[in-house]
Amino acid sequence: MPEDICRVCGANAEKYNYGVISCNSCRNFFTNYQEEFLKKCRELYLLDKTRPIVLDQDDRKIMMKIRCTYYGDCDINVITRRKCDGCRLKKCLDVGMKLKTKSEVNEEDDRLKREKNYFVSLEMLENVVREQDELPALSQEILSLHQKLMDEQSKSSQTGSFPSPSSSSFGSQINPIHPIYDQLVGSLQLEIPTESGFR
Amino acid sequence: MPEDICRVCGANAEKYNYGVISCNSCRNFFTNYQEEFLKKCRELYLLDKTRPIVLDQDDRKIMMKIRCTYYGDCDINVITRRKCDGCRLKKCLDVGMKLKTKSEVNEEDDRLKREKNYFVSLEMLENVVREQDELPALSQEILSLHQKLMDEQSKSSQTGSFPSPSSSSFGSQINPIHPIYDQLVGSLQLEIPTESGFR
DNA sequence: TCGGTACAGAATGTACTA
DNA sequence: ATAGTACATTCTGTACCG
Ligand SMILES: [Zn+2]
Ligand SMILES: [Zn+2]
Ligand SMILES: [Zn+2]
Ligand SMILES: [Zn+2]
Repeated sequence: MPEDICRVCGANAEKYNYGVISCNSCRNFFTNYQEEFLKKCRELYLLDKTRPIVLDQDDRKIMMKIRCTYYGDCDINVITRRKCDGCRLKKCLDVGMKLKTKSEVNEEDDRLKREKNYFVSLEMLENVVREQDELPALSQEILSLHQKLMDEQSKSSQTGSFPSPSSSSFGSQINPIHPIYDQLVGSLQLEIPTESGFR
Repeated sequence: MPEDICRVCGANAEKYNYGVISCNSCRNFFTNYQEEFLKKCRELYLLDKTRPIVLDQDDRKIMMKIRCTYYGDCDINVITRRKCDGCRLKKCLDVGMKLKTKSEVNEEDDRLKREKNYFVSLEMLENVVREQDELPALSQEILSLHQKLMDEQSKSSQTGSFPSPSSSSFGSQINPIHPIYDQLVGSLQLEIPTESGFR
């Protein structure tokens, strides 16, 4: 049994997971993101030409989670691996971890393209993670906006009323969606599909 | 009801906790450290002139937890507060949070001083946290040593045998305790009590 | 009013299954 | 040999009690 080290965090490792020698914790981490985050993220980035992108509370949580809050170049080792999900996930991708279900994902994407005229590519999603160090710093405005939106939504979810953009305190001034969205994903260039939405 | 913000993380806050206007999450965070960490840490720093300081697995975990793995000056806000326990705890102390049970702690310290000739001061413990930015960076050697010690101990705890310094792979070369201990606490000056151990 | 405590949910990592 | 799953543990934050 060859003793080796995890290519992500440096812990002891023996096996290949998702194509890379890695420890169980990093495997699990990647699994969770594959299942939860990437799936969620895919929904998030699905573009419907006719509808605006609406971020709900969960979406915003995820956006905040996948983004490094330092400088996008956090060292990942056995101690620090828990500190920054963004950089850990980035490193997973950088060392070559591949989604096993990539084909399945693409199949689903195809279905969505056909049925809903949505457009998304997995590479686009991965870029969000890979370009951590190009994201702008979390400004005070973003934080305030984020918290305000979260508060509003949790209050309205208690009362059971769904928050419409107009009922939001931001409704009249600014679009409650796009400022925070743009800032959070930073340099990601969203490609709006033209016409049929395929390429 | 005065709406205010948590002096630690900036979240909405209404009450004083441990002497500082703070949110519930920061209160809970501080409570946990008061209960678990500071107590544990107090044991850790108790100095017995006759016995060497022995760090077990739990102790090492705590040492790693209270230490910033960045530069000791992490910004703490509602998003980042979970990233760095060391800097969050430091900020709690910096904004003035006080242990409510300080007198009880001191009473216990007094008892230990009398009964066991131990020496410890709460201020000393707080300094460990406060001086985050003076701690040396986590070197590769420290990480390797840390992981090796953790592995050794978990193996030996499986077999049920208590690891003696001589059975350690480091036993013959270096003291398995003090190198990592010194590096982890960094600039903390341990004051070995002279004679009766009081001052 | 606020500290203590209990609980719920999320995140992490390990063990087991196939 | 490795992906999926279940479980245990820890961490975080909220609700309630006194
Ligand atoms: Zn790893
Ligand atoms: Zn990072
Ligand atoms: Zn706070
Ligand atoms: Zn820090």
